Amino acid sequence: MGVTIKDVAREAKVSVASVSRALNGHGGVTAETLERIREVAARLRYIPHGAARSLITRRTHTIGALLPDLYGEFFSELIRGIDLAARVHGLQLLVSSSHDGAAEAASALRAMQGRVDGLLVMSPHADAAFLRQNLPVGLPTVLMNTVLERDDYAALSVDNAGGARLVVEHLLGEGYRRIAFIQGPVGNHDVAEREQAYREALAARVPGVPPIVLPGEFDEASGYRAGQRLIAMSPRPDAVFAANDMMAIGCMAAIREAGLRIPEDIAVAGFDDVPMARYVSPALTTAGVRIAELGKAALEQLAGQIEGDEAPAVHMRIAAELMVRASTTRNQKSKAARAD
Amino acid sequence: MGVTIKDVAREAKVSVASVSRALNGHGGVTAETLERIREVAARLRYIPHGAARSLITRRTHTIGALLPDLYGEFFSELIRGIDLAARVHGLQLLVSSSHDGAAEAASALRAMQGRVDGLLVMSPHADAAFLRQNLPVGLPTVLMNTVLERDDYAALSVDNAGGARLVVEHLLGEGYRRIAFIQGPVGNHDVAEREQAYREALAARVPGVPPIVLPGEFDEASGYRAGQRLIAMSPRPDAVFAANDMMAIGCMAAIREAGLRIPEDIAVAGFDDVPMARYVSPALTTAGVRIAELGKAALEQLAGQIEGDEAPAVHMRIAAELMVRASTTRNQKSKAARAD
DNA sequence: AGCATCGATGAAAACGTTTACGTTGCCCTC
DNA sequence: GAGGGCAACGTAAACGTTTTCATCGATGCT
Repeated sequence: MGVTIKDVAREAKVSVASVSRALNGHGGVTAETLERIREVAARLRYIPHGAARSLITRRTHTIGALLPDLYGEFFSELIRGIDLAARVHGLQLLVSSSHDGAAEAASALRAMQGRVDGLLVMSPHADAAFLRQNLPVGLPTVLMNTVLERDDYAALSVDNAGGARLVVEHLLGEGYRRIAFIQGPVGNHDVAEREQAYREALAARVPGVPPIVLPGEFDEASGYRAGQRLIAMSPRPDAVFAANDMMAIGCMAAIREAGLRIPEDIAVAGFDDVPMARYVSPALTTAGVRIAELGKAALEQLAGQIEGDEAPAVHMRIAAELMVRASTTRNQKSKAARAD
Repeated sequence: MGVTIKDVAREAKVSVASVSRALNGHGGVTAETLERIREVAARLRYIPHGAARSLITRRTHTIGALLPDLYGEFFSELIRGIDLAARVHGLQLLVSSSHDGAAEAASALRAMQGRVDGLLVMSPHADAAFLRQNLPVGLPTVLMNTVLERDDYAALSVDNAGGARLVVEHLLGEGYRRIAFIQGPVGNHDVAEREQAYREALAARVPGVPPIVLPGEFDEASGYRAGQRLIAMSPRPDAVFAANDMMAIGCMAAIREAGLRIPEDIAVAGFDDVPMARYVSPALTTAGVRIAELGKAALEQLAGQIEGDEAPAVHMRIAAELMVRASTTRNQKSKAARAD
């Protein structure tokens, strides 16, 4: 079908080796033959076959990203950060996502063998056994937000505990005491870290007050339901910390519909700092991580492993920062509480 | 470095051909040899080399997506739609984006040769000459939101004109007359279509009223600036239609800060129906396209071209639907204007 | 018993490149 | 003028697969 290097060679009356040298600028060809080869290649619309090239070169200039999902702001930002950094390093991006089973994730991972120079893995299935089984040996790999804490691979994750601590301490600082927590999907590692930090912060700062934990599913609807349950409690919590922003927003809707005021009656805080958090009213206090930075840092780490073949196996945590907004500030002293 | 099919063959004391047959389930191997090969392959952690395989197979099970950018809700949704559909067809996704120059886009496109079975192209640089020059001949391709109207390639686009018409006619129906339009980046094809439809709808329905057009850059800040300019005009426009939602949101901020009310003093409408549009207050009227549907439809079309090698060269427009919300409804009759 | 058939297996070609190595012809130097 | 050096170019191997074809033994049939 396509036109190959042989066609160009035949048409330009040289060997395939010369065509390769000419087109890759390796020198060793006269100016006039180079020109002739260029002309023929352009005329024939010759485009080198990437698979064939990388078979011999052992370089694909591509990195694979194994993600659990592509939905929502988090992955959008993550991919953007990865892509931006990849572009700097001249790398392309092979993404694979939405695999709900471990088997599917495994086959996606295996399908990347030979097509990528390195791997960015973020998957709930990525435990030690899974990786040992499906990760090509010797392939540079960086893990993101994984449960794994061994030193076999480089790993980057968001500082869930630190962020959650910031939120809880802020709420306590504002005078709230009965602080509820809305969980995310069961088994989610980020959620577990956030919840544990919430419990620990509470135990450390207000030892007498028991934690209040409600289930959630990361989506707005489950936040709404949690909000309804929360309102019905007695004594009613005076603040709620949702494991992500979308649930916090759902929760706010439930609180408002019950005729209660935010933050006077109940304060609401989230996690992630999605763009929308600034726009809801009142604006949502949340712990944000520059997700794009996470993606960028992960790719830089991977690129380092690929280029210089050092395997430093860094473990790094991306810090979360607290964005204080109107949803948790009783008094108007906060600068985030602008005229709404 | 890695373990190849030869290693497995040697270890299992068979030929590479038998290993290939066994592992691909092509039959022609005894049950016991099959089992032995499987065992060896698992023990050696053999993973087939994708590039080598697709070199001979002429199938990569991968489609390439050339996108202008990855930032924001639009691309997030688009990729999600593509990815979801790709998964159904067993295809992986090689994305390339953020190429600001035509040269960069070209090299990205060429780098995909031999690594993909088909191409999804959405690029401002993708004019006829560009495609003829850089598109591998015979590679299935679907264009998205492109200026191209020739029948050479299949093409899908959002119905910008239809959506813009819906918005303008809705505003006119609500009694607004001096309707301003905020543009997007110059040269953007979508924006051009929206603006033209705006002008045409105005000319058709209220022939005397001149169009009012302000520059914009698709981001919130430029919407804010446009809002400030708009407020200072006399006579002041009583409605504004921004070429996308983020600018509309920026514009709303400017209007509010000037002490004017939305929609009583100035109505605001956008385009895209980003998730945030429902959450700003007042909620934003906008023309939405199910972007994920666009991505899905594009991939389905491409998959059709790849599997059955028919090249129907369909041209299809994804309809936009009007989401009427509080930002344009003077009276409370709209169901979207819930208690805020 | 002889012959055709069939299933399992191996040898080798092919896919489209890059690159190590040879070969050629030229120029320069002694 | 012979030899050496060098630049340009060609030959062929290599990358890791799949697949066609040939081989071989065993089996079934007459």
